[in-house]
Amino acid sequence: MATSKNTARRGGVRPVDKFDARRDQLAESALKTLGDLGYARTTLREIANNSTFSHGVVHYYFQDKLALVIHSVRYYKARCVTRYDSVVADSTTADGLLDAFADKLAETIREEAPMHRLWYDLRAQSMFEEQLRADVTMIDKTLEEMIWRVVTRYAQLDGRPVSLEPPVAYGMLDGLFQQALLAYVGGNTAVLDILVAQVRTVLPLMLTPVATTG
Amino acid sequence: MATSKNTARRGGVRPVDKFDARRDQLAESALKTLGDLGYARTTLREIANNSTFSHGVVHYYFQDKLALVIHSVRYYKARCVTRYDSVVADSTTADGLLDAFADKLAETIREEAPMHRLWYDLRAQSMFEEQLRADVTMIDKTLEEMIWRVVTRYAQLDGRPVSLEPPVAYGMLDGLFQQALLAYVGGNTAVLDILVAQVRTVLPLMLTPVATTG
DNA sequence: CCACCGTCTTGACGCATGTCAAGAGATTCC
DNA sequence: GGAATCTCTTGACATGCGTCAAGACGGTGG
Repeated sequence: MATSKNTARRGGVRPVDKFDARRDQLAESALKTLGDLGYARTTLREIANNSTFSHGVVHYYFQDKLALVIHSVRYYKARCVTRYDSVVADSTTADGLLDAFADKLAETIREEAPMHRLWYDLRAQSMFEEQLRADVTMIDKTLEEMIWRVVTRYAQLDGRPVSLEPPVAYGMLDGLFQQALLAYVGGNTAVLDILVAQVRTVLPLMLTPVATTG
Repeated sequence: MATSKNTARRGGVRPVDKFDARRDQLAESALKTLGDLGYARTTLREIANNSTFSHGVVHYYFQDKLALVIHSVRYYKARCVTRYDSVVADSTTADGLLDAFADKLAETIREEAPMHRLWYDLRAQSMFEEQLRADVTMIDKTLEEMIWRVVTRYAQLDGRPVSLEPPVAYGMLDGLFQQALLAYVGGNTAVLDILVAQVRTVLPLMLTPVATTG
Protein backbone atom coordinates (compact mmCIF):
# COMPACT_ATOMS: atom_id res chain seq x y z
CA MET A 1 0.00 0.00 0.00
CA ALA A 2 1.07 3.49 -0.68
CA THR A 3 0.25 4.57 2.80
CA SER A 4 2.52 2.09 4.50
CA LYS A 5 5.29 3.01 2.10
CA ASN A 6 4.80 6.62 2.99
CA THR A 7 5.18 6.06 6.67
CA ALA A 8 7.98 3.53 6.18
CA ARG A 9 9.75 5.98 3.96
CA ARG A 10 9.34 8.87 6.30
CA GLY A 11 10.89 6.91 9.12
CA GLY A 12 13.48 5.26 6.92
CA VAL A 13 17.21 5.66 6.57
CA ARG A 14 17.29 7.10 3.08
CA PRO A 15 17.18 10.74 2.34
CA VAL A 16 13.59 11.83 2.63
CA ASP A 17 14.53 14.68 0.34
CA LYS A 18 13.19 13.18 -2.84
CA PHE A 19 9.94 12.06 -1.31
CA ASP A 20 9.33 15.46 0.22
CA ALA A 21 10.47 17.18 -2.93
CA ARG A 22 7.72 15.39 -4.86
CA ARG A 23 5.20 16.40 -2.23
CA ASP A 24 6.23 20.00 -2.62
CA GLN A 25 6.14 19.66 -6.38
CA LEU A 26 2.58 18.44 -6.17
CA ALA A 27 1.79 21.23 -3.72
CA GLU A 28 3.01 23.70 -6.28
CA SER A 29 0.74 22.23 -8.94
CA ALA A 30 -2.11 22.22 -6.48
CA LEU A 31 -1.55 25.88 -5.64
CA LYS A 32 -1.57 26.79 -9.29
CA THR A 33 -4.83 24.95 -9.81
CA LEU A 34 -6.42 26.32 -6.67
CA GLY A 35 -5.38 29.81 -7.64
CA ASP A 36 -6.95 29.37 -11.05
CA LEU A 37 -10.18 27.59 -10.16
CA GLY A 38 -10.74 28.16 -6.46
CA TYR A 39 -11.28 25.54 -3.81
CA ALA A 40 -14.77 24.54 -4.89
CA ARG A 41 -13.85 23.59 -8.45
CA THR A 42 -10.38 22.19 -7.97
CA THR A 43 -10.15 18.48 -8.76
CA LEU A 44 -7.31 16.02 -8.38
CA ARG A 45 -7.28 15.37 -12.10
CA GLU A 46 -6.89 19.06 -12.82
CA ILE A 47 -4.06 19.31 -10.32
CA ALA A 48 -2.38 16.39 -12.06
CA ASN A 49 -2.91 18.14 -15.38
CA ASN A 50 -0.94 21.06 -14.02
CA SER A 51 1.88 18.73 -13.12
CA THR A 52 4.01 16.20 -14.99
CA PHE A 53 2.20 13.32 -13.37
CA SER A 54 -1.05 11.46 -13.69
CA HIS A 55 -3.97 11.77 -11.36
CA GLY A 56 -3.26 8.55 -9.50
CA VAL A 57 0.05 9.71 -8.08
CA VAL A 58 -1.64 11.94 -5.55
CA HIS A 59 -2.62 8.97 -3.42
CA TYR A 60 0.93 7.76 -3.45
CA TYR A 61 2.11 10.93 -1.76
CA PHE A 62 -0.99 12.00 0.17
CA GLN A 63 -3.64 10.19 2.11
CA ASP A 64 -6.47 12.09 0.46
CA LYS A 65 -7.35 15.30 -1.28
CA LEU A 66 -7.63 17.39 1.85
CA ALA A 67 -4.18 16.29 2.99
CA LEU A 68 -2.77 17.61 -0.26
CA VAL A 69 -4.60 20.90 0.14
CA ILE A 70 -3.38 21.28 3.70
CA HIS A 71 0.18 20.51 2.70
CA SER A 72 -0.17 23.07 -0.08
CA VAL A 73 -1.40 25.67 2.35
CA ARG A 74 1.59 25.10 4.58
CA TYR A 75 3.90 25.21 1.61
CA TYR A 76 2.28 28.47 0.56
CA LYS A 77 3.03 30.03 3.90
CA ALA A 78 6.77 29.79 3.38
CA ARG A 79 6.47 32.02 0.35
CA CYS A 80 4.55 34.94 1.69
CA VAL A 81 5.90 35.35 5.17
CA THR A 82 9.03 37.29 4.34
CA ARG A 83 7.48 39.37 1.60
CA TYR A 84 7.93 42.72 3.32
CA ASP A 85 11.08 42.01 5.28
CA SER A 86 13.23 43.76 2.69
CA VAL A 87 11.07 46.83 3.08
CA VAL A 88 11.73 46.79 6.79
CA ALA A 89 15.43 46.16 6.36
CA ASP A 90 16.15 48.68 3.61
CA SER A 91 14.12 51.70 4.68
CA THR A 92 15.90 54.43 6.55
CA THR A 93 13.12 56.97 6.96
CA ALA A 94 9.49 56.71 7.97
CA ASP A 95 8.26 58.18 4.72
CA GLY A 96 10.56 55.93 2.74
CA LEU A 97 9.19 52.87 4.49
CA LEU A 98 5.67 54.09 3.95
CA ASP A 99 6.22 54.42 0.22
CA ALA A 100 8.08 51.14 -0.11
CA PHE A 101 5.46 49.23 1.86
CA ALA A 102 2.52 50.67 -0.03
CA ASP A 103 4.20 49.98 -3.35
CA LYS A 104 5.02 46.45 -2.32
CA LEU A 105 1.41 45.79 -1.37
CA ALA A 106 0.25 46.94 -4.78
CA GLU A 107 2.98 44.97 -6.50
CA THR A 108 2.04 41.72 -4.81
CA ILE A 109 -1.52 42.11 -5.99
CA ARG A 110 -0.36 42.82 -9.50
CA GLU A 111 1.95 39.84 -9.62
CA GLU A 112 0.25 37.26 -7.45
CA ALA A 113 -3.44 37.97 -7.56
CA PRO A 114 -4.46 34.30 -8.03
CA MET A 115 -2.46 33.26 -4.99
CA HIS A 116 -4.03 35.95 -2.88
CA ARG A 117 -7.59 35.23 -3.88
CA LEU A 118 -6.84 31.62 -3.04
CA TRP A 119 -5.78 32.67 0.42
CA TYR A 120 -9.05 34.45 1.04
CA ASP A 121 -10.95 31.53 -0.40
CA LEU A 122 -9.21 29.09 1.91
CA ARG A 123 -9.66 31.35 4.90
CA ALA A 124 -13.38 31.39 4.19
CA GLN A 125 -13.36 27.62 3.70
CA SER A 126 -11.75 27.22 7.10
CA MET A 127 -14.95 28.58 8.63
CA PHE A 128 -16.77 25.56 7.20
CA GLU A 129 -14.06 22.87 7.12
CA GLU A 130 -12.66 22.24 10.54
CA GLN A 131 -9.58 20.46 9.26
CA LEU A 132 -8.35 23.61 7.59
CA ARG A 133 -8.83 25.79 10.60
CA ALA A 134 -5.62 25.14 12.51
CA ASP A 135 -3.34 25.83 9.58
CA VAL A 136 -5.27 28.85 8.42
CA THR A 137 -5.22 30.32 11.89
CA MET A 138 -1.48 29.79 12.13
CA ILE A 139 -0.82 31.44 8.80
CA ASP A 140 -3.07 34.32 9.71
CA LYS A 141 -1.07 34.80 12.86
CA THR A 142 2.15 34.76 10.86
CA LEU A 143 0.79 37.39 8.52
CA GLU A 144 -0.19 39.50 11.48
CA GLU A 145 3.37 39.31 12.77
CA MET A 146 4.69 40.20 9.34
CA ILE A 147 2.55 43.33 9.31
CA TRP A 148 3.49 44.10 12.86
CA ARG A 149 7.18 44.12 11.96
CA VAL A 150 6.45 46.72 9.32
CA VAL A 151 4.32 48.88 11.59
CA THR A 152 6.73 48.85 14.53
CA ARG A 153 9.65 49.64 12.27
CA TYR A 154 7.64 52.49 10.82
CA ALA A 155 6.92 53.77 14.31
CA GLN A 156 10.55 53.48 15.26
CA LEU A 157 11.69 55.49 12.25
CA ASP A 158 9.05 58.09 12.93
CA GLY A 159 9.90 58.35 16.60
CA ARG A 160 6.34 57.75 17.78
CA PRO A 161 4.92 54.65 19.46
CA VAL A 162 2.23 52.54 17.86
CA SER A 163 -1.15 53.18 19.44
CA LEU A 164 -2.83 49.96 18.26
CA GLU A 165 -2.57 46.30 19.03
CA PRO A 166 -1.10 43.95 16.41
CA PRO A 167 -4.46 42.35 15.47
CA VAL A 168 -6.02 45.75 14.88
CA ALA A 169 -3.19 46.91 12.66
CA TYR A 170 -3.34 43.67 10.70
CA GLY A 171 -7.12 43.63 10.44
CA MET A 172 -7.32 47.14 9.12
CA LEU A 173 -4.66 46.66 6.47
CA ASP A 174 -5.98 43.26 5.52
CA GLY A 175 -9.40 44.74 4.95
CA LEU A 176 -8.02 47.37 2.62
CA PHE A 177 -5.87 44.82 0.83
CA GLN A 178 -8.78 42.47 0.31
CA GLN A 179 -10.95 45.27 -1.00
CA ALA A 180 -8.27 46.22 -3.51
CA LEU A 181 -7.76 42.62 -4.56
CA LEU A 182 -11.46 42.17 -5.14
CA ALA A 183 -11.60 45.20 -7.40
CA TYR A 184 -8.39 44.25 -9.16
CA VAL A 185 -9.60 40.76 -9.98
CA GLY A 186 -12.77 42.37 -11.28
CA GLY A 187 -10.73 44.22 -13.83
CA ASN A 188 -10.17 47.51 -12.04
CA THR A 189 -6.40 47.85 -12.28
CA ALA A 190 -6.49 51.50 -11.28
CA VAL A 191 -7.35 50.39 -7.78
CA LEU A 192 -3.69 49.69 -7.08
CA ASP A 193 -2.87 53.38 -7.02
CA ILE A 194 -5.81 53.96 -4.73
CA LEU A 195 -4.54 51.27 -2.39
CA VAL A 196 -1.18 52.97 -2.24
CA ALA A 197 -2.82 56.24 -1.30
CA GLN A 198 -5.02 54.54 1.28
CA VAL A 199 -2.10 52.85 2.98
CA ARG A 200 -0.20 56.12 3.10
CA THR A 201 -3.21 57.64 4.82
CA VAL A 202 -3.93 54.86 7.26
CA LEU A 203 -0.51 53.86 8.53
CA PRO A 204 0.17 57.26 10.15
CA LEU A 205 -3.13 56.92 12.01
CA MET A 206 -1.71 53.92 13.82
CA LEU A 207 0.88 56.02 15.63
CA THR A 208 0.27 58.12 18.69
CA PRO A 209 -0.53 61.59 17.38
CA VAL A 210 1.99 64.36 17.90
CA ALA A 211 0.89 67.32 19.90
CA THR A 212 -0.49 70.17 17.82
CA THR A 213 -1.50 73.63 18.69
CA GLY A 214 -4.77 74.96 17.53
CA MET B 1 -41.00 23.32 -20.02
CA ALA B 2 -40.53 25.05 -16.74
CA THR B 3 -38.46 27.74 -18.33
CA SER B 4 -41.08 28.82 -20.78
CA LYS B 5 -43.65 28.75 -18.04
CA ASN B 6 -41.41 30.91 -15.95
CA THR B 7 -41.04 33.54 -18.56
CA ALA B 8 -44.70 33.28 -19.50
CA ARG B 9 -45.59 33.63 -15.89
CA ARG B 10 -43.37 36.55 -15.29
CA GLY B 11 -44.81 38.41 -18.23
CA GLY B 12 -48.34 37.22 -17.56
CA VAL B 13 -51.41 38.94 -16.26
CA ARG B 14 -51.66 37.11 -12.94
CA PRO B 15 -50.15 38.29 -9.75
CA VAL B 16 -46.49 37.38 -9.80
CA ASP B 17 -46.60 37.44 -6.03
CA LYS B 18 -46.97 33.73 -5.45
CA PHE B 19 -44.34 32.77 -7.97
CA ASP B 20 -41.86 35.19 -6.49
CA ALA B 21 -42.84 34.16 -2.99
CA ARG B 22 -41.82 30.60 -3.79
CA ARG B 23 -38.54 31.84 -5.23
CA ASP B 24 -37.85 33.71 -2.02
CA GLN B 25 -38.86 30.71 0.01
CA LEU B 26 -36.34 28.61 -1.86
CA ALA B 27 -33.78 31.37 -1.46
CA GLU B 28 -34.28 31.19 2.26
CA SER B 29 -33.69 27.44 2.27
CA ALA B 30 -30.67 27.95 0.08
CA LEU B 31 -29.24 30.56 2.43
CA LYS B 32 -29.67 28.25 5.38
CA THR B 33 -27.89 25.46 3.55
CA LEU B 34 -25.13 27.70 2.26
CA GLY B 35 -24.61 29.11 5.72
CA ASP B 36 -24.30 25.60 7.13
CA LEU B 37 -22.18 23.92 4.48
CA GLY B 38 -20.53 26.69 2.49
CA TYR B 39 -20.66 27.22 -1.23
CA ALA B 40 -18.43 24.30 -2.15
CA ARG B 41 -20.51 21.62 -0.47
CA THR B 42 -24.00 22.95 -0.98
CA THR B 43 -26.13 20.73 -3.21
CA LEU B 44 -29.58 21.17 -4.62
CA ARG B 45 -30.82 18.11 -2.80
CA GLU B 46 -29.60 19.48 0.50
CA ILE B 47 -31.30 22.80 -0.20
CA ALA B 48 -34.50 20.91 -0.92
CA ASN B 49 -34.05 19.01 2.33
CA ASN B 50 -34.04 22.33 4.13
CA SER B 51 -37.31 23.23 2.47
CA THR B 52 -40.75 21.67 2.22
CA PHE B 53 -40.16 20.67 -1.39
CA SER B 54 -38.33 18.03 -3.33
CA HIS B 55 -35.11 18.57 -5.22
CA GLY B 56 -36.74 18.76 -8.62
CA VAL B 57 -38.67 21.93 -7.87
CA VAL B 58 -35.59 24.06 -8.15
CA HIS B 59 -35.62 23.82 -11.92
CA TYR B 60 -39.18 24.92 -11.99
CA TYR B 61 -38.30 28.21 -10.36
CA PHE B 62 -34.72 28.70 -11.45
CA GLN B 63 -32.82 28.07 -14.63
CA ASP B 64 -29.96 26.38 -12.84
CA LYS B 65 -28.17 26.14 -9.55
CA LEU B 66 -26.17 29.33 -9.98
CA ALA B 67 -29.33 31.30 -10.71
CA LEU B 68 -30.73 30.15 -7.38
CA VAL B 69 -27.54 31.13 -5.59
CA ILE B 70 -27.54 34.54 -7.21
CA HIS B 71 -31.18 35.10 -6.34
CA SER B 72 -30.38 34.05 -2.78
CA VAL B 73 -27.53 36.51 -2.61
CA ARG B 74 -29.78 39.32 -3.72
CA TYR B 75 -32.42 38.22 -1.26
CA TYR B 76 -29.81 38.20 1.46
CA LYS B 77 -28.92 41.79 0.77
CA ALA B 78 -32.32 43.04 1.77
CA ARG B 79 -31.78 41.66 5.24
CA CYS B 80 -28.47 43.15 6.15
CA VAL B 81 -28.58 46.56 4.63
CA THR B 82 -30.53 48.31 7.35
CA ARG B 83 -28.91 46.50 10.23
CA TYR B 84 -27.32 49.55 11.79
CA ASP B 85 -29.87 52.16 10.83
CA SER B 86 -31.51 52.05 14.24
CA VAL B 87 -28.14 52.76 15.79
CA VAL B 88 -27.84 55.85 13.63
CA ALA B 89 -31.40 56.93 14.32
CA ASP B 90 -31.48 56.39 18.07
CA SER B 91 -28.10 57.65 19.19
CA THR B 92 -27.89 61.17 20.53
CA THR B 93 -24.23 61.36 21.54
CA ALA B 94 -21.01 60.30 19.86
CA ASP B 95 -20.06 57.97 22.67
CA GLY B 96 -23.54 56.50 22.74
CA LEU B 97 -23.39 55.75 19.05
CA LEU B 98 -19.93 54.28 19.45
CA ASP B 99 -21.14 51.88 22.12
CA ALA B 100 -24.33 50.97 20.32
CA PHE B 101 -22.54 50.35 17.04
CA ALA B 102 -19.80 48.23 18.58
CA ASP B 103 -22.35 46.20 20.51
CA LYS B 104 -24.45 45.69 17.41
CA LEU B 105 -21.45 44.43 15.47
CA ALA B 106 -20.74 41.87 18.14
CA GLU B 107 -24.40 40.92 18.38
CA THR B 108 -24.71 40.24 14.69
CA ILE B 109 -21.76 37.88 14.85
CA ARG B 110 -23.27 36.11 17.81
CA GLU B 111 -26.64 35.70 16.19
CA GLU B 112 -25.88 35.34 12.52
CA ALA B 113 -22.43 33.87 12.24
CA PRO B 114 -23.40 31.32 9.53
CA MET B 115 -24.86 34.05 7.37
CA HIS B 116 -21.75 36.16 7.71
CA ARG B 117 -19.30 33.41 6.93
CA LEU B 118 -21.43 32.70 3.90
CA TRP B 119 -21.00 36.29 2.80
CA TYR B 120 -17.24 36.06 2.98
CA ASP B 121 -17.34 32.73 1.23
CA LEU B 122 -19.40 34.14 -1.61
CA ARG B 123 -17.25 37.22 -1.86
CA ALA B 124 -14.23 34.98 -2.28
CA GLN B 125 -16.12 32.86 -4.81
CA SER B 126 -16.86 35.97 -6.82
CA MET B 127 -13.15 36.25 -7.51
CA PHE B 128 -13.35 32.93 -9.33
CA GLU B 129 -16.90 32.88 -10.65
CA GLU B 130 -17.57 35.81 -12.90
CA GLN B 131 -21.33 35.44 -12.72
CA LEU B 132 -21.33 36.24 -9.03
CA ARG B 133 -19.18 39.32 -9.37
CA ALA B 134 -21.76 41.93 -10.27
CA ASP B 135 -24.09 41.12 -7.40
CA VAL B 136 -21.32 40.76 -4.87
CA THR B 137 -19.84 44.08 -5.90
CA MET B 138 -23.20 45.75 -5.57
CA ILE B 139 -23.80 44.33 -2.11
CA ASP B 140 -20.32 45.30 -1.04
CA LYS B 141 -21.05 48.83 -2.14
CA THR B 142 -24.28 48.80 -0.17
CA LEU B 143 -22.47 47.65 2.93
CA GLU B 144 -19.94 50.39 2.44
CA GLU B 145 -22.75 52.93 2.35
CA MET B 146 -24.28 51.40 5.45
CA ILE B 147 -21.01 51.82 7.32
CA TRP B 148 -20.62 55.30 5.94
CA ARG B 149 -23.96 56.34 7.38
CA VAL B 150 -22.75 55.23 10.79
CA VAL B 151 -19.40 56.96 10.50
CA THR B 152 -20.76 60.27 9.25
CA ARG B 153 -23.42 60.32 11.94
CA TYR B 154 -20.73 59.61 14.49
CA ALA B 155 -18.68 62.50 13.14
CA GLN B 156 -21.68 64.76 13.20
CA LEU B 157 -22.44 63.97 16.82
CA ASP B 158 -18.81 64.47 17.75
CA GLY B 159 -18.54 67.74 15.88
CA ARG B 160 -15.50 66.70 13.88
CA PRO B 161 -15.34 65.86 10.16
CA VAL B 162 -14.41 62.39 8.92
CA SER B 163 -10.85 62.31 7.63
CA LEU B 164 -11.20 59.15 5.54
CA GLU B 165 -12.94 58.15 2.35
CA PRO B 166 -15.90 55.74 2.55
CA PRO B 167 -14.02 52.74 1.13
CA VAL B 168 -11.25 53.15 3.67
CA ALA B 169 -13.64 53.34 6.58
CA TYR B 170 -15.49 50.28 5.32
CA GLY B 171 -12.34 48.31 4.53
CA MET B 172 -10.87 48.87 7.96
CA LEU B 173 -13.99 47.89 9.86
CA ASP B 174 -14.67 44.97 7.56
CA GLY B 175 -11.19 43.64 8.22
CA LEU B 176 -11.72 43.77 11.96
CA PHE B 177 -15.17 42.24 11.67
CA GLN B 178 -13.91 39.40 9.52
CA GLN B 179 -11.07 38.69 11.92
CA ALA B 180 -13.50 38.49 14.80
CA LEU B 181 -15.87 36.27 12.87
CA LEU B 182 -13.06 33.89 12.00
CA ALA B 183 -12.06 33.55 15.64
CA TYR B 184 -15.68 33.28 16.78
CA VAL B 185 -16.47 30.47 14.37
CA GLY B 186 -13.31 28.77 15.59
CA GLY B 187 -14.81 28.66 19.07
CA ASN B 188 -13.34 31.82 20.57
CA THR B 189 -16.44 33.55 21.86
CA ALA B 190 -14.42 35.97 23.97
CA VAL B 191 -13.36 37.69 20.78
CA LEU B 192 -16.64 39.58 20.70
CA ASP B 193 -15.61 41.74 23.62
CA ILE B 194 -12.29 42.35 21.95
CA LEU B 195 -14.07 43.44 18.80
CA VAL B 196 -16.12 45.92 20.78
CA ALA B 197 -12.97 47.41 22.28
CA GLN B 198 -11.27 47.52 18.88
CA VAL B 199 -14.13 49.36 17.26
CA ARG B 200 -14.20 51.86 20.10
CA THR B 201 -10.52 52.46 19.46
CA VAL B 202 -10.63 52.67 15.70
CA LEU B 203 -13.70 54.77 14.99
CA PRO B 204 -12.29 57.88 16.71
CA LEU B 205 -9.20 57.57 14.53
CA MET B 206 -11.37 58.19 11.51
CA LEU B 207 -12.17 61.72 12.59
CA THR B 208 -9.95 64.73 12.14
CA PRO B 209 -7.96 65.00 15.36
CA VAL B 210 -8.69 67.85 17.71
CA ALA B 211 -5.88 70.23 18.48
CA THR B 212 -3.91 69.32 21.57
CA THR B 213 -1.22 71.11 23.43
CA GLY B 214 1.90 69.33 24.52
C1' DC C 1 21.44 -11.45 -14.25
C1' DC C 2 17.81 -11.57 -11.31
C1' DA C 3 15.01 -10.17 -7.47
C1' DC C 4 13.43 -6.30 -5.13
C1' DC C 5 11.71 -1.92 -4.03
C1' DG C 6 10.36 2.69 -4.99
C1' DT C 7 7.76 5.15 -8.37
C1' DC C 8 4.17 6.07 -11.42
C1' DT C 9 0.24 4.91 -14.82
C1' DT C 10 -3.87 2.91 -16.09
C1' DG C 11 -8.30 1.75 -15.56
C1' DA C 12 -11.95 0.81 -12.89
C1' DC C 13 -15.35 1.21 -8.79
C1' DG C 14 -19.05 3.34 -6.26
C1' DC C 15 -21.13 7.42 -5.39
C1' DA C 16 -23.01 12.06 -5.64
C1' DT C 17 -24.16 15.66 -8.49
C1' DG C 18 -26.92 18.90 -11.82
C1' DT C 19 -30.25 18.43 -14.97
C1' DC C 20 -34.42 17.11 -17.01
C1' DA C 21 -38.46 14.35 -18.76
C1' DA C 22 -42.77 12.36 -17.56
C1' DG C 23 -46.47 12.45 -15.11
C1' DA C 24 -49.44 13.11 -10.78
C1' DG C 25 -52.12 16.44 -7.99
C1' DA C 26 -54.02 20.74 -7.31
C1' DT C 27 -56.13 24.86 -8.83
C1' DT C 28 -58.51 27.83 -11.83
C1' DC C 29 -61.67 29.13 -15.27
C1' DC C 30 -65.39 28.46 -18.50
C1' DG D 1 -68.08 19.36 -13.88
C1' DG D 2 -64.67 19.09 -17.04
C1' DA D 3 -60.64 21.05 -19.37
C1' DA D 4 -56.66 23.53 -19.12
C1' DT D 5 -53.00 25.24 -16.63
C1' DC D 6 -50.04 25.67 -12.72
C1' DT D 7 -47.37 23.28 -9.35
C1' DC D 8 -44.66 19.73 -7.63
C1' DT D 9 -42.75 14.78 -7.29
C1' DT D 10 -40.50 10.92 -8.90
C1' DG D 11 -37.15 8.66 -11.11
C1' DA D 12 -33.76 8.48 -14.29
C1' DC D 13 -29.66 10.14 -17.19
C1' DA D 14 -24.94 11.37 -18.06
C1' DT D 15 -21.09 13.14 -16.01
C1' DG D 16 -17.42 13.85 -13.01
C1' DC D 17 -15.63 13.01 -8.64
C1' DG D 18 -12.33 10.72 -4.94
C1' DT D 19 -10.40 6.58 -4.27
C1' DC D 20 -7.92 2.49 -4.95
C1' DA D 21 -6.15 -1.95 -6.91
C1' DA D 22 -3.24 -3.98 -10.25
C1' DG D 23 0.47 -3.80 -12.69
C1' DA D 24 4.32 -1.59 -15.62
C1' DC D 25 8.65 0.77 -15.55
C1' DG D 26 13.32 1.73 -13.90
C1' DG D 27 17.00 1.66 -11.00
C1' DT D 28 19.75 -0.64 -7.17
C1' DG D 29 21.84 -4.23 -4.60
C1' DG D 30 23.11 -8.93 -4.11
